[in-house]
Amino acid sequence: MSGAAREEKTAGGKPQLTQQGSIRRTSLLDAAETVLVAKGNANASLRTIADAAGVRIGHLQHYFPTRADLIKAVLERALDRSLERLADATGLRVSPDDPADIQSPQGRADTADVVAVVLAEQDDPQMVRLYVEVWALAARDDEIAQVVREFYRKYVTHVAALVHLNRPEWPADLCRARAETFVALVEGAALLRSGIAGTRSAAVDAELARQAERLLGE
Amino acid sequence: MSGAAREEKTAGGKPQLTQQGSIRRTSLLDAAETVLVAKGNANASLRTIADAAGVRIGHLQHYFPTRADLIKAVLERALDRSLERLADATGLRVSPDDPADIQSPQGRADTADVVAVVLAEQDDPQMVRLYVEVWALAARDDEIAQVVREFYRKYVTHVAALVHLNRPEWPADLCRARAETFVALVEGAALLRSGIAGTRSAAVDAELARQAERLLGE
DNA sequence: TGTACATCAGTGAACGCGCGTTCACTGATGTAC
DNA sequence: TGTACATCAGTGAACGCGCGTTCACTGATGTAC
Repeated sequence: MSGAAREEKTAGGKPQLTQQGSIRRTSLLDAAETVLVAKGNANASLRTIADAAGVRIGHLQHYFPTRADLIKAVLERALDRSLERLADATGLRVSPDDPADIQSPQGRADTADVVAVVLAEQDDPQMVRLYVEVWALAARDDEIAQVVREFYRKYVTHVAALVHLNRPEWPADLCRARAETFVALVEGAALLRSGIAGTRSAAVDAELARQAERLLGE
Repeated sequence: MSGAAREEKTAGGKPQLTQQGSIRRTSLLDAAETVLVAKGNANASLRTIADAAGVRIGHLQHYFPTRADLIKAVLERALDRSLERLADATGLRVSPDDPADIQSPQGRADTADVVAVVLAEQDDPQMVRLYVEVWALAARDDEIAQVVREFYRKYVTHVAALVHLNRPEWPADLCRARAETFVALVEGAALLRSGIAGTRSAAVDAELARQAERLLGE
């Protein structure tokens, strides 16, 4: 562990993390995410999370001064991961602001594949639970809401880029409207396919995929 | 207040309600719903609800022995109301089990109107918050989940009946798949239009409505 | 019509519990010279 | 290479608080005869 690995002192009063500390921070986030998904926000107490991580409760505060800090960090990381998965599925690198600013290393993405990947992600009930938790928190907490809206903004932009690739002749407005409609369909489908509001069925899944692909301009 | 108004003694040990008691029960549900929507499940304590209703906390228990009973009653009533509004919008009376068993007093319903009404319902942010709360609760509580799934089952059946009226030649499976896709789109749209995951825009709303109408067979 | 009784409506105090946060502390690691 | 010091990693006990639930109670209303 060389001294150069030490992070620079920043302006904020936050404690600096050693390499080991950074690993520990990650493992605390892992534990918190596991508990949050399994028990929901209401039952994910610091004690439960600390237990899951194998540390004392006071130690959590060393990395995350308040519970809100911890939960926010968990959600930010999880949403970032979702964006990464989407980018992997499309094979596109899109500027978070401009859907026309696309770098597409593997050429045109396969729309049907993308839809399949997005729907497959919902087959993990814990993933859907995490999303439902995110929505409920965002509905009450402004700081969380900001993070969530930023996530969906990037998500929609990325999908709009995909639509743009499928239908270069469409105006940007339509691409964005299609993308937003696609995201609405997919997020609603999560509820109806996960056991929360309904259960999956092959017939409905097929129709869902058909309509989702249509929205993307396929 | 005549004696005949008194309800019959049932098998269960529940206290019987006088006419006045039944009114009070309703007003407690009103207060609980208001607080639940405004503050979320986590912050809707019995004390807050009792305050809002202008009664002492112990009195709540006279009507709802546990907090879970109260919350469940609030959600059941709210979801029933949503189904009523849908039925008003379509003008149909549909058997909750069979989409083909339709009584349509006013003849064929106007699909565009139905879509407009459903989307307009989402313009009330508190309504969307209630739904998000419902989803989050259903994800953790089996009893609530049962109520929620039953609601969506009836909802989808009703929409399927509408599709069936629009496209009598379509097989029942397709009508149901279309209905379920429609409901997914609408519920997802609630998130993206309410400020939770995004904000409304006229352009996206127009596209959303177009696609929703298409799904209904228009 | 009057009285005794059962049930409903509503109060108010107290309970035990789990919560997030605070704080003083010890040991480990890295840094400066 | 060695020592003194600063910072990070992690502990453990205690705090005040709001929570849902319990319970004994009073007053109001309806019922039976």
